[in-house]
Amino acid sequence: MAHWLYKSEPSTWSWDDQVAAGKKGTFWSGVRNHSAKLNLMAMKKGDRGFFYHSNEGKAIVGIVEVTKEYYPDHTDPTGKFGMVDIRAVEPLKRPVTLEEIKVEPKLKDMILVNNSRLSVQPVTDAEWAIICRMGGLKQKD
DNA sequence: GCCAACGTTGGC
DNA sequence: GCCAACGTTGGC
Repeated sequence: MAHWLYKSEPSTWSWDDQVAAGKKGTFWSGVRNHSAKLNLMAMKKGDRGFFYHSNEGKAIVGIVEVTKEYYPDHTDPTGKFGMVDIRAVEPLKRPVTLEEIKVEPKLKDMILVNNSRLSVQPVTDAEWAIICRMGGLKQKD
């Protein structure tokens, strides 16, 4: 199963908001970037990803799961972009901060570190396992 | 089709 | 609040 990372500014849409959206989840709209779009299109129902707070907190705070695969984003006037639905699965026992990620040599190739502007990113299995451990979780798939 | 100018994102 | 990095736009 593939893994992903979703970035959001907490002032716009936070982990708490995602949790409040419930088990059914909610759409992840607003992607207006082709690299991010390709990632969204590659997602399968049940794929899990990290939920990252940018700007404020700058940390991975929880795990989410895709509940609906790629479909058109009605908020996009051009009709070029789409979105998926995601739901909150569980919080990390302990947030994993950007600072910690940068310090860990095994995570230095993460897109989060090298291309911080990409809002939806793939995460490798190795990176997934390391961050789950750092976050105080047994490894999940 | 190139590239300069501009807007946005996000770390610091 | 600043500014670097990146993507997009638009003139040529």
